[in-house]
Amino acid sequence: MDRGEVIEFQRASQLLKLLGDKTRLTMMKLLQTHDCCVCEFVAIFNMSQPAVSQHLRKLRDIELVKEERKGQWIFYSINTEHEDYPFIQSILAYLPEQDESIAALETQGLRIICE
Amino acid sequence: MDRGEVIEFQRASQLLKLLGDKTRLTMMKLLQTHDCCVCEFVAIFNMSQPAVSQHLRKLRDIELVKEERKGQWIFYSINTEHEDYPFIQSILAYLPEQDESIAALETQGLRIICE
DNA sequence: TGCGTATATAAGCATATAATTATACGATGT
DNA sequence: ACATCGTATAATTATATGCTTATATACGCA
Repeated sequence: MDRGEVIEFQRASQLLKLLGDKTRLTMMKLLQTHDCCVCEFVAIFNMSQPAVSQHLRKLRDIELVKEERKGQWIFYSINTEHEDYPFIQSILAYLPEQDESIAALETQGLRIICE
Repeated sequence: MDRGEVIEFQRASQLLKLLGDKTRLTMMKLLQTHDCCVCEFVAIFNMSQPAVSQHLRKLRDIELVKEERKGQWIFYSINTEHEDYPFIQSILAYLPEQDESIAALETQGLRIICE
């Protein structure tokens, strides 16, 4: 591990604690392949909108994700510029793909596409 | 990522939550290079013995570490046979070495050696 | 302007977590 | 057998976390 890629324990444990929640971990894996808006997460996790927003806020607070408004929706995406993104990426690499979640959204007509 | 190395979200978030504590994360990194007994951890973390024992119990409960009694001491070591050890290892690889902690123990005459 | 939709935030509550203190247990040495 | 050392466990407490409900804000459209 090169010196520049080393993460201090304080920082690493903070990141791991955030990822140590099934909902947030799944969000991150999903975002790695698909930008999503809040209402999509609500459908995917079958969870209340405020609960989803609060998870996203935590990820946003440490800048693991970015938000971008597109019309009435706010889309979230992974912040690949994040200093610790390589670390995050190496963790997410161990998780199964979540394409079925997105496919299910499309089947139900809940997928939001903004162009 | 090969199919056999994939970890389910439930399991992964459980592991990450455990590592999402600075003390336990440091313990794991230390154990990767040096087996340690409880009293060494107490000295390193300047933390009460029961607090240390309770962190170790959590790591032991999911079998990330093994314990072995040697005389009056109980030594802990990483369970490299653990199904998810490659995952754990890839996380620990990002953390700085902790040799100074062990060196400090030796300086203070607190390092326990059992042969 | 007013209404509906999407999202964020605040407050309250239940549960989880991590520490402390007190106590129990097991091994060693006298 | 007893005292001491190292460690584990139990009970308690303080704080953190994640959810719910209620409310506020921002946008799009008639």
